[in-house]
Amino acid sequence: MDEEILKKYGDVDTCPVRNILDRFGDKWSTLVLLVLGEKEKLRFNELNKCIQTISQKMLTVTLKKLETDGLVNRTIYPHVPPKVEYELTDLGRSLLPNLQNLVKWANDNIDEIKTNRTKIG
Amino acid sequence: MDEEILKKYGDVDTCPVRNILDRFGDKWSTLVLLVLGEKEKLRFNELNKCIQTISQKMLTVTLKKLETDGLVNRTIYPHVPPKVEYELTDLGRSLLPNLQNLVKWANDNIDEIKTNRTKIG
DNA sequence: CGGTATCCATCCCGATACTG
DNA sequence: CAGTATCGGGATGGATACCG
Repeated sequence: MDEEILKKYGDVDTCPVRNILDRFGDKWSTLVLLVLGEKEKLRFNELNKCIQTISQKMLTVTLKKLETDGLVNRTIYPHVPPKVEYELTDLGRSLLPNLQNLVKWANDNIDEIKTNRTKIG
Repeated sequence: MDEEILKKYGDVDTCPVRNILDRFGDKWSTLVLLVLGEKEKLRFNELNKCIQTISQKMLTVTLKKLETDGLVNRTIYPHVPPKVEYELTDLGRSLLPNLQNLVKWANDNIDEIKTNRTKIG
């Protein structure tokens, strides 16, 4: 076997890629980051409406994870009714171009992929 | 609300990003693509060894999905014992740079993220 | 060697109800 | 408005045994 590859992707604990993938390989994280990248700041319910099918629960969970990782910043305005705004941190913004490249690739190639899927295995 | 964002990420069925994310937002797909990107061709058991903790089942399932999407090519050599080789298709190779950028970002920022995670919420 | 088939634990995530 | 708490179904994925 190729020792080089092993070192690069082998170990779950030390491999940054796998560490990151474990985090963003969920249903919503990437999408939330992309939507936040479209605006300076967004309120909770605005996010909820942008990502049509996300549940309130999953939006909360996802935002909390992203906040923990330092990718998203959360600001509470002590109003009644409460107002909470979310925005990308510098770290979050540094990730954004990579995700947007993925978006571009997806848009460019989705037709081909869909065609492939319909072919007989 | 921002209609533009809604159009871009709103609908599950028509949005390519979400379609793609649904596919690669699993535990193994991205990793398998990255490992395949390191070599011209790899046999089943070579892949299995590269990605230490993946089970035989999940490797099979993941490879089949990637093959269906047309990202990976599967070649059977009718030997005894059988020999099967996997390689990226042109489509698969076109995705690779995007994933490698993500790897680079992960390597560059994993320390900061890990530090963030240890901070008190 | 390169799978398949089956069983089973986990946990993701949606629905619903409730709160400050 | 922006959450939290709880429940439960279904998908995810690991372990094991078997097959061509």
